[in-house]
Order: sequence, then C-alpha cells, then structure tokens
Amino acid sequence: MEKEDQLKLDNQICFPLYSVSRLITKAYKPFLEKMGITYPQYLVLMVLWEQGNLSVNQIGEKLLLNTNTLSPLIKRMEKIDLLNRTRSTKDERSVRIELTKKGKSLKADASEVPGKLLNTLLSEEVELTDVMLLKDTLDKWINVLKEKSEI
Amino acid sequence: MEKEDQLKLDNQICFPLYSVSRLITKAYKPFLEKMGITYPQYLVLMVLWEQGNLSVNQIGEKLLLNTNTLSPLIKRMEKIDLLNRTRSTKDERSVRIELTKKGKSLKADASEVPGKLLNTLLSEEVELTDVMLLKDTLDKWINVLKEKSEI
DNA sequence: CAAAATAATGTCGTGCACGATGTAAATATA
DNA sequence: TATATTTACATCGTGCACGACATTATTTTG
Repeated sequence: MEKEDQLKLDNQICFPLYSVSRLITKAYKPFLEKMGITYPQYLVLMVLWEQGNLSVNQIGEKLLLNTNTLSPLIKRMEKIDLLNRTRSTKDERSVRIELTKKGKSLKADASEVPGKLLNTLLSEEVELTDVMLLKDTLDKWINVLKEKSEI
Repeated sequence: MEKEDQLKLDNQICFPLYSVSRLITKAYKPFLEKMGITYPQYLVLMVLWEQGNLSVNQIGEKLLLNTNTLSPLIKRMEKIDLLNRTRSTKDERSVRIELTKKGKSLKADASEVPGKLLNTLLSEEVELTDVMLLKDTLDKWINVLKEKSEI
C-alpha cells in the first residue's frame, strides 16, 4: 500500500476501533440508563461485583484507568449511593471502595444486560464466532499495547 | 456461559474494544503531538485531505460524529489555523470547511504516522494478518451498529 | 403563498480521559 | 534516624462525546 493510501479513512485500523467502541457504548445506553449509571460506572461495578472490596488503584489496574479518571468517577458513584469510600487504617494513603446495598442489588438487573446486548449485535453479518475471535485478538493487543505504554 | 459469568470483566467484548481504542489513541499521541493536533483532529484532517472541502455534516457522516461534537472541535482547529469556516452562499445553513496551507502541509508529516504506528503494534503476538482480519470484522460491526443506532 | 416540517449548525450541561502537578503517608537509603 | 524516594490518591485544565435544546434557513404541504 502506498503511503498516500495509508492516510485514507478506509485504511485506518484505529478509526473503526474508536467508532465501534463508541457505537457499542451507545448500544448499552438504554439498558444502563434504566439502572441510572454510565458505561464506565458499569465497568467499575463489574469489577467490584466480581472482586469484592478494592482500593482505587486496584480498580484502576483492572480497568486500565488512572486515578485522575477514577477518583471523580468513583465520587460520582458515591454521590448516588452505589458505593462507600473509606481510608484504610493499615495504609492511610489507600482508599477502600465498598459496594452499598444499592450497588450490590444492581447486579441482578445487570445480569440481563450482556445477553440483550449480544442480541443487538448478532445478525447475518456478525456471528458469534466473529465476536469470540474479535475478543481473542483484542486481548492480545491489550497485552502488547499495555507494555508499550508503560515503557 | 452462565449469566453470572457474563458479568465478569474477562468475558466482556466491549471492554477490550474500549481499552484498545484508548491505548491506540495513546500510542498515536507522541506522533500527533509533534504536529500539534489530537486524534479526533487527525481524523478530521484525514477526511479533508482525502475528500477536499466539505460541510460539517459531511465530515460528521464520514466520522460518525454529530455537530455537537464536531462544531467545537472544528472551531478549535480554526483557532490554530488548520482550516477555515465559511457559510455557503447557496445554502446559508451550511458551513464549508476548507483546509489552510498549514492544514494541507501537515499531510506530509502525517503520511509517516500510519507506518510507525503499525510497527508499534506488530509483534510476536500480533501479526499483520491479525490486524487485517480485525479491521474486516470491525467494519462489519460498524454497519450493523450504525443501522441499530439510527432506528 | 402561509404555516408546518425539516435540515444544518450551534450552545449548554454532564461525564469521561488524561497530562501535569500537588499532598500526605509509607518505605528506602545514606 | 534524618532525608530522599516512592506510593496512593486527588485536583486542575483541556478536549472530546453526546443528549437536550435553540436558531436560522430551506423545503414541504395545505
């Protein structure tokens, strides 16, 4: 491919990633709105549902987000009574995040979401094997990119 | 897969998309910073380099972005002298976007970027065929998701 | 042709992302 | 044990995204 062609939108690899990511977030929206949360908030909840109480940093490691993104996000979640923030007594620097009853109870509603979303996506053009294959590829990419961005 | 498991982060399909999209944007950053632009601005430039003068709406159609995102973005690009905004005389509602000399001249620098980025990504784990396959899959998804979100 | 509907752009408010920087606590080192 | 370094979290500023809504111009329709 000519250098000239590499600048065409159709030949970009990041652009479809960026677009699909935004479009899927949009597809989540109606479901998450009913629960009163945003997509990044949903991610934080998923981590906490699965892992139990964690520090801000530990959540960040799972979601690949720094505290400058997570701190305000978590504070907004505290404001709507999804979780509590407590300074750890062992290490006063660390803040322990604990789900409230409300935060825990949302898990039941949430468990319906992934299935519904998959149905939105699946079609003649997109089959389940495509979805699985894509996930495997992306997971490999994350490993490569994580390393690069840490150096 | 159990409903319970579908809520685990490892089983999400959107999360790796969201992460990879962010990580790749970060990988672009050093290159784009030298050019004084952001990734979304780079996308707008790519459209204009390829298509010539367009209206705000036409750019939005290519990038799948609405004017509430594009208008401020384009105004920032005008401020740093990458393009001009002119009301169309034929249709006073429409705003014609035209690249300045500076905007056009950035294309030379930009033509080096895609190659460099691909090198960043390619590794033992990620081969060129993976990249191409991923792009094909994502393009199919865009078609499905675009339809769904328009309805 | 006048009223209604539509289209193109823009503003506003909210919530991410993220680089740069700050603060306080814990740990390492001289 | 002082001092330096690191760690965990937070704040600030800027730039997206995007829903809701406003404005002006064009087109459609009665």
